[in-house]
Amino acid sequence: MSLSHIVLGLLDEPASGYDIKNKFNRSLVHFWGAELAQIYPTLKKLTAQGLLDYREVPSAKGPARKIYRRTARGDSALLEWLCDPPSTGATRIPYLAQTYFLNHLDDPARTLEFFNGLKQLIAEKLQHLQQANSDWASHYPEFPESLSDEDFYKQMTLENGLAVWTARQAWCDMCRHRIIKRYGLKT
Amino acid sequence: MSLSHIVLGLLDEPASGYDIKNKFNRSLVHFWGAELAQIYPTLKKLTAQGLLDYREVPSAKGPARKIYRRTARGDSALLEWLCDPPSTGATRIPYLAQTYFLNHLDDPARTLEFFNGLKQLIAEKLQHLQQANSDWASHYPEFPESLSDEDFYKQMTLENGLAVWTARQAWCDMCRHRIIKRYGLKT
DNA sequence: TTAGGCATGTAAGGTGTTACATGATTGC
DNA sequence: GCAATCATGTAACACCTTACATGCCTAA
Repeated sequence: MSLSHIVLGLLDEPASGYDIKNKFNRSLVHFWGAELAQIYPTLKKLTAQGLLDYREVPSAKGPARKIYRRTARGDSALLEWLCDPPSTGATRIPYLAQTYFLNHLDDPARTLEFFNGLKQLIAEKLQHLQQANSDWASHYPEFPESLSDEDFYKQMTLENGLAVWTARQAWCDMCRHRIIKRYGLKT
Repeated sequence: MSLSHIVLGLLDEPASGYDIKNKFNRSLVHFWGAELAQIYPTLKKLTAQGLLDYREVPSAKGPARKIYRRTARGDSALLEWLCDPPSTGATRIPYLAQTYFLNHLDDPARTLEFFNGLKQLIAEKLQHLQQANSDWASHYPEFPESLSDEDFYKQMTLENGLAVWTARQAWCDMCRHRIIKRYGLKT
């Protein structure tokens, strides 16, 4: 039940469910995604558990915002989670599942198309990550040494995305070359 | 609903739910895990959809085995899935979620311990993958050129695991060194 | 006036995990 | 006799996705 913990962590400054969703989109989405339909019930549950509270604030545009904050008990719960040993979690990668059975396709050109499409997907992911990282770099003069303690760890998760997706890119190219060589294809 | 597709793919030769679970453990677990509690209902559902059928065979030890096979319609369903464009799926990586908030710990020695634990986890994953890959290599003289079409693609998924976990290992070491340098720690 | 961003939510359904229940056979 | 491996499954719960419902404000 890690979404609760992440929401807890995100509430360093008071924020609404909508704000939290934006934080996910901006800086967590490369290792954890969440929809509003999941965030709102989570905020409700954490409030019921006494780990959050909120006040309502009228919005400039649209309905009233519920601004949530961590309570003292919320702070402890967050600390406790951070003391848990690291876990790698379950992996489920659809494109590798398909790759595993690709021999059934029995059509090298089509198989290569699969990897060409994948190459494209990977390039897009990498572009987002590189954009985010250079935004960061342009904000700090002696990047990454001059990062604040807070940003130091957040930037590490970005670095992880960059490392992993770069490895996937190299792997995907290797697959393409092996297929081209094995079946004597062009481009 | 990819587990159904994977189960379908795994039934190149007739097998029981129990056999399928073993296949997951042996060669798919690094990109897709599945428990028996999920496999049995999936086999039932695929059979109801006419994509599988089965016969019962007495077991040497234990209750009768249900041996499943793909039907002709199962073959088509598998092919259709393989023609879907590649998808990277949702990512949820607990250790990165923790990393993102690690500044709250406010204790560099403890933080370093977190990454030491992670380094250990990663080393174990890599060891399994390397073992599996050298098993492959020892079976084939001119590895990987001499792989059969079937094994050619299966081995690629292993190669992916190796590439990705090696990148994670390098990242984890970078994190450890940055922390040691930043806070002036030893070991 | 209509589309889009802001802002809240619920409902239904799919996917996955943990725990439990049953029972045969083999080896210690 | 007991634990481990083989072999089947169900039930309860947790987690996540998709679609829907509501309503305000702003800019084209």
